[in-house]
Amino acid sequence: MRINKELSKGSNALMVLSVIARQDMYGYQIVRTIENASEDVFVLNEGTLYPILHTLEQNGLLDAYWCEVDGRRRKYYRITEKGRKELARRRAEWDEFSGAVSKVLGSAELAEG
Amino acid sequence: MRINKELSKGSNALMVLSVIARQDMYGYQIVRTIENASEDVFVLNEGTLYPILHTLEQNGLLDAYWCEVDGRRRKYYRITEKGRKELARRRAEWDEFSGAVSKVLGSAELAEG
DNA sequence: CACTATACATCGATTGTCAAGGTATGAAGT
DNA sequence: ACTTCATACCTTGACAATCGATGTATAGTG
Repeated sequence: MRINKELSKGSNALMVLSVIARQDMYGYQIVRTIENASEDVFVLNEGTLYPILHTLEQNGLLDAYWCEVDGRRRKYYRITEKGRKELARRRAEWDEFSGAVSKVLGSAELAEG
Repeated sequence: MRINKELSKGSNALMVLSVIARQDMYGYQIVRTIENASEDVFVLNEGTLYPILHTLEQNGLLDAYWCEVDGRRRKYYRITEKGRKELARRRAEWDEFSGAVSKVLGSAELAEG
């Protein structure tokens, strides 16, 4: 199913931070990782990804370093300690958010049936 | 917890449609209903709610009718058949979306631990 | 020689939401 | 009488996340 883009606003940065927490990654790899993990639901646009990475870096949640492999330059990102704390906070926020939506949808469903 | 507003983008219309599907409601009542059902996580701003209602009505997902009770005018909204179909579609979309986010976050968590 | 994949990046437009403001009635407190 | 709060509708300008398009560059494939 094609997901309404508006839904994923605000959760993309969380997913990016989350996959980088697992291991250092570069941009293109992040897109493929999220694409695979979500089973093709999320395929991040470059105009979405790079601003997210730059903002996370500017906020001190990520570090960046360059590597050259087979004539291709890659910018790897590493999560910081501050980033891990923020990730934990945003995960909790996501849980609360998705749980609250389920409550609203669920309460309506009960009354319908 | 205070939820990041960006997260709820795109899900507000779904929640509004969902509670109206249960019973006809007017604006102020919709805000209170979602507020209660979500346990104070979602308190819709009027600048958020009314544009949503007007758009849903324009798209034929809702009908509106006026009532006067105790000198207060209320604009009630009723879901249409088209609206019920669209609600089912958006519910499925929400399930797919939230499930996909969980997969991305969950796969990262496995590798961390 | 064109096309695809990899790999970085920026820019203008779109969209949902917010904060603030506007109009009005009824009830409660001072 | 006056203020404040709750109810009840609405609009407007600004903001922030995302998108689509575009740009640069290298490597491999047809």
